[in-house]
Amino acid sequence: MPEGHTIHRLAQDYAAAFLGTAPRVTSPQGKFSDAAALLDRAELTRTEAHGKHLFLGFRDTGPATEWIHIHLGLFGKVAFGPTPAPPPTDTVRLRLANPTAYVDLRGPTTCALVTDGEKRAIHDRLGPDPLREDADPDRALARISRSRTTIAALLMDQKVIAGVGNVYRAEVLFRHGIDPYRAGKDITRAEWDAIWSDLVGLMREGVRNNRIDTVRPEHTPEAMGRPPRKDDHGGEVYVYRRATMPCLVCATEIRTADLAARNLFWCPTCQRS
DNA sequence: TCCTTATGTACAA
DNA sequence: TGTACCTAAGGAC
Repeated sequence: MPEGHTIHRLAQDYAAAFLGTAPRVTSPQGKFSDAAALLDRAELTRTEAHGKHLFLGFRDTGPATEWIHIHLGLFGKVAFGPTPAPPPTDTVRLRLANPTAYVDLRGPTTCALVTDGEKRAIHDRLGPDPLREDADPDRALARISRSRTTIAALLMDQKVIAGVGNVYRAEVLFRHGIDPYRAGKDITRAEWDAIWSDLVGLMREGVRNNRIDTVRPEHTPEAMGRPPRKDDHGGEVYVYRRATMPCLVCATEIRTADLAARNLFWCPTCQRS
């Protein structure tokens, strides 16, 4: 399940396994069959991620690259494996297979063939991505600092900042002691600069480790003299899905609430300002 | 076996 | 604001 770090990691992993090869492209589930037939045995020449959007570029020696645009949504999953590929189950939307590896995509919100122009339009409606070299954090701040919307909602708005999801949103606000209900316009430049650079660091580590870890070494259960624990989403976090559990820093009960149809988590003691 | 839940987004009203 | 969409895992029965 995906936030931006997952998608950037997938761009790397698709490249490692298939770049420069001309894989078999199939859609056992059927919804992508026509496009799969067009790309079957075409060379994968580029992979790219922007926020939660993944692009697989084929055949860019010709007039234009043909791109598969993938968005995992809430349920999408990708599974890599070595040859021989097992028979695909009937939910596999897209399978790539070459002589050494295969990869299956299941349950994506989007899996579509797009042109260079359509791809550019997708980039244009996304905000800066902390994981991209071309990102300009001031573009995000410009929107945030004139908005009365809560910072918690703004961080989830992909037009404002691309790639942050419900976990990084909750965790970065905790790490900076910011009340999630504060209006965007009340976030200072110093606060935003700190949030942005923290996201860059956290998300890069997320790409490396393929999971989200946000707990500083001094607050790990071991360092605090508490029994070790394991969050069921893979990484170690301060507040995400820890409602009613004691805050790792101050032991206050972590709170949860609905915000724009998503679960928000925060510590009412550590996040007062 | 059924129900709930999930790291997401788009569109209708 | 509510609902639809896509899948799989875990828990309740």
